[in-house]
Amino acid sequence: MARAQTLSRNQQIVLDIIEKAKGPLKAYSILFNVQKKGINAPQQIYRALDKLIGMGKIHKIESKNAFVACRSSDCEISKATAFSICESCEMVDEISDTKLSKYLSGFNHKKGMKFKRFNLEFFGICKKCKKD
Amino acid sequence: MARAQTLSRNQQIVLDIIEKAKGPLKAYSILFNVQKKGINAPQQIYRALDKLIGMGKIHKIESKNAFVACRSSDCEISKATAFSICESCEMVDEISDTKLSKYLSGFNHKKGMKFKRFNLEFFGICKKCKKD
DNA sequence: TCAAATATGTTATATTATAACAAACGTTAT
DNA sequence: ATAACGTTTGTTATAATATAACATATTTGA
Ligand SMILES: [Zn+2]
Ligand SMILES: [Zn+2]
Ligand SMILES: [Zn+2]
Ligand SMILES: [Zn+2]
Repeated sequence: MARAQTLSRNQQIVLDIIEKAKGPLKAYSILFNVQKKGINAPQQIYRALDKLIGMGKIHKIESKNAFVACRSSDCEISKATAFSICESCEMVDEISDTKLSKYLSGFNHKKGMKFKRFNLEFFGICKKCKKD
Repeated sequence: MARAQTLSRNQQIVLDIIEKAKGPLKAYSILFNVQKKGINAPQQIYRALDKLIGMGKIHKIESKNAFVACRSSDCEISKATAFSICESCEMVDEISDTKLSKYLSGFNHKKGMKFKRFNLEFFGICKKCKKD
């Protein structure tokens, strides 16, 4: 049974770093940031990342091979994720839109496939970057 | 100006392999498949892949780091992609659903971001795998 | 308390992707 | 034709991302 709340030492360290970050973090950049805390090997990072993803604490931005903290509180199991990604500054924002989520969760493929999960990534230029 | 139709030698070789494949192909698997045709280096594959993606001839399945041929005919510029992915057999099917595409193309973020492009990946177990 | 499950540490290696540079090729304008 | 330009190719090297495998330690719960 998956422990819903308690995080192990390494999981907590990795989560802390991701939560403090302003944008998505890459695995090796996390690694470099925690070497002072005694974590030395990629495995340790990837193991923590896997568990945190499983718990819905973080999400992987597939198009960037990077990780962000979940801000949605209601996506404990991350089976319906949507992100807004700025192609200029790399900012990532988790989209929490009930209508969108319902629409996509109810979408079923003509070919008879029933979906369990989806991930949606929107790309554009964010407000901040547009001004420059 | 991007040549809309003519493919270079390597681009054609890579596209042929991807189109003949039943499922998504990985870059290095493409490479191993074309070494008999005189292509020896990853760069040659990745360059062709980049161009083919730019032309909308193929798409990258971000969650798998793999490539599929476009079957939609109408996505010359691939700015609105959606896929159905079986978590058991790895089958990938491009979803071509006008309503879905319109819904998502019209979706705009509360925070004032105007989207230029999206990629949606649905996951589940396909019909064929369910029978087993 | 003791077995099972989970987490850690560590070394090595696999997989995916890009950098950098030189040479060849295809177009088009003179 | 030929010079100039952009695109494609070939090639070597290396960077970045991710997993395998194995030994040990810690936590959990019957
Ligand atoms: Zn979330
Ligand atoms: Zn931006
Ligand atoms: Zn397509
Ligand atoms: Zn299947």
